[in-house]
Amino acid sequence: MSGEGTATSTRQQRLQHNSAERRAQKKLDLRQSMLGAATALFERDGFEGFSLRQVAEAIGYSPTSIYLYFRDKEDLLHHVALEGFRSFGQDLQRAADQPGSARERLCAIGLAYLRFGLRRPLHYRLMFMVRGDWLGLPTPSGYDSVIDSFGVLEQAVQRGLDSGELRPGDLQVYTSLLWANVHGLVSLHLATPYFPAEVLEGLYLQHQEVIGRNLSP
Amino acid sequence: MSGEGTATSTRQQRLQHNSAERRAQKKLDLRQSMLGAATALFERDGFEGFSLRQVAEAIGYSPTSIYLYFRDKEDLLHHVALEGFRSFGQDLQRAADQPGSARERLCAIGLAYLRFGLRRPLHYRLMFMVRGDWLGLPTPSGYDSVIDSFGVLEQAVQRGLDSGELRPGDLQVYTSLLWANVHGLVSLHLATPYFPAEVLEGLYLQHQEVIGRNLSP
DNA sequence: TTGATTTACTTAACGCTGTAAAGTAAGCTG
DNA sequence: CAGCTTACTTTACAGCGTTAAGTAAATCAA
Repeated sequence: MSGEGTATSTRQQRLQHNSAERRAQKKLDLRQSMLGAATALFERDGFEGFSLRQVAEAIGYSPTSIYLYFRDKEDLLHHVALEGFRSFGQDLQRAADQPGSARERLCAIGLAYLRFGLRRPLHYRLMFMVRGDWLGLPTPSGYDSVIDSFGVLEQAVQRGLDSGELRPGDLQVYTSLLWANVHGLVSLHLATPYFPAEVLEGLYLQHQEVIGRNLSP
Repeated sequence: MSGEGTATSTRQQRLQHNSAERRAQKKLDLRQSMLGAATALFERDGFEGFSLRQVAEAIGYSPTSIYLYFRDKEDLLHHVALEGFRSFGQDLQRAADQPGSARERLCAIGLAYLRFGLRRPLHYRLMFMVRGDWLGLPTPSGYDSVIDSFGVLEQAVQRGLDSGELRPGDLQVYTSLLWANVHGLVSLHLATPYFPAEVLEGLYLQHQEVIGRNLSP
């Protein structure tokens, strides 16, 4: 009515474009809501109790609708874990960026590691005990900020070696020693009746002391 | 016919007794066969793939017959794990009984620990990663030979402290340090793509070296 | 504006799971 | 020989992940 041919055409195109964008956004929103419900239910029920049908019920959709947004149950849980890896990596990175001596930084990284395990036990179990194999998968698109957590520790060790604050030795050996120690503590705490939460940090600090005496030149 | 009253009576009693014994033995046999099938299937399929109905099928009984011999699936798997704990405890005890210095013995115990994890990965996962809470349960009757594995390590540390071979320090700290380290290595190997089997023993020995330098007086 | 097509989702169904309750056949007992 | 116990099976239920078929609404071409 109030526009010639070509103008009407472009307006129509723009409308179509906006409509498509709105639809795409709605899809993203729904996907995010599925992921949110999945995360909440996972944090309540853990890996064993986690159920696709309950996730669907929580968001008011049919069970099979989830398959339109995630490959399967495994894929959905994988994305739940990815949020954990992001948060975990940030915690470690923050500790690594703290000022102080190399040993202090390494100790702080381990402490951040341990506290993550205590704060989010179900996530930790999923990420490093039950489905640690996901660490071998390429990071899906949209999760680029997931930090290579092992790399953070490794770099902190490397810095200590470079600056001479750590006794010369194999980078991999030092890194794996620190990692195995803190993961051992956390996972034994989470999986067994040993090492209750109250003693865990104290135990860790004393371990650091024993190990650290030796890492010093 | 060929015996007076009292003799016949005792014979009958003996027959009844034998019959009851045979029945009791048959029950034990069947229970053992269930446990055997369960162990075999568990070692094939692991914790996640383990199914009561498949155990029943393997021994040619109906699914519900298992409930006549075990409380439920959890109870059956618990007894599968108990066999693992027995074997694990023996391995550790053997290493602890080896002659040598305290540090050598401690190193040998850890090596036995690590090799158990490599030799029976599914059992290790069940015992220490997935259902480590069973360690807090009282040992069921018939499994008295299950050795307190943590105690074996603890005693070896104590011996080293007593003899002056280890630098004076807290028993619990030393013990938990060694345990957390080797469990960390094994469980990260089993659960993640890091620490493949080929490097695991080497890594462990180098960790022992670093830690041991410090445990020495 | 209308008819065809695509999109987004649901319903129905399959085969599997652990487990409780009811049924059954054999053996033992008085 | 009747009655009870033992040992096991059959049936059934509620839940699970997942596939395939069906449906209603939105979009598009004319």
